[in-house]
Amino acid sequence: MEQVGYMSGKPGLDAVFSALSDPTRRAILTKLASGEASVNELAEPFEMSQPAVSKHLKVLERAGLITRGTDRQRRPARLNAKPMKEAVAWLEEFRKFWSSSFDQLDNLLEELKNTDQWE
Amino acid sequence: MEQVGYMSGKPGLDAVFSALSDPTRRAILTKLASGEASVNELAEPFEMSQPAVSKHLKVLERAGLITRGTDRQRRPARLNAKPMKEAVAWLEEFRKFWSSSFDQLDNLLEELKNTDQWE
DNA sequence: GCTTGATATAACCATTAAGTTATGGAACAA
DNA sequence: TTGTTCCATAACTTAATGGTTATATCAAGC
Repeated sequence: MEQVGYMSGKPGLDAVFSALSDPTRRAILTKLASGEASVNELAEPFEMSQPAVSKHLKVLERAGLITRGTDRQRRPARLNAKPMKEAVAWLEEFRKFWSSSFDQLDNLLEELKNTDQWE
Repeated sequence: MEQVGYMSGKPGLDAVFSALSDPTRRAILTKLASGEASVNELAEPFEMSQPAVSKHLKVLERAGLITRGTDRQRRPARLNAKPMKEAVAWLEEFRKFWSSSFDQLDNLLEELKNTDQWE
């Protein structure tokens, strides 16, 4: 068991990608990109109850993508994009890895092209 | 209803982010980055049954991240990173809207945006 | 103290997800 | 033909998601 090195236990990454997989949550993040907002402000554009939005906010909070403040009886949500960096970093790592295997393929093709065994 | 412009119906994006939210599937993609592989080859490193891996492959296929071939009785999976471009595009769009305190994320995204490895 | 407004929590429901074991079927190998 | 290998599918279990309504909490204003 263990499978160390293959199954990277990256719960943060799981949570971030998972949070981003819902259109409502992406819309919430987009809205928050232009400034903090209260639950009701966030709920208003959606055909959705306030508790539903509160749940989405909790998901985003667990993923670290937002933080909650306190302003009188409001709990404004504020963006925190740092965790997205993890996601972008994974994509970047992946691209590099893929790209390098492409390079290998390129080399192989280069060899094949320059060999004379075809003639 | 409709909520045009706010709730963008982007099922592809949903599927891609959702597919990436599972560590097993990310590991599978990483493995496939170095070349196509059969179901059993993919299943071997995991403590997981073959049907479970088949299910993961189906999820990846629905997201468009892999394609399946046929080679004798094998059904090799092959990477297709194009849909990841959607994800990168969303992140890039998001960064534009925000642009503040995104610090070095800018650089990473810049790299990701300008690469053609996704197609 | 009472009411109102903003949010959280509880209880519930339906759907999907992720795993299992068991079975089926197609393609090879003998 | 008879296995054997590779994979898919079915049926099932358990748990998580995403939504609802109803209720609780808690600060603010009267």
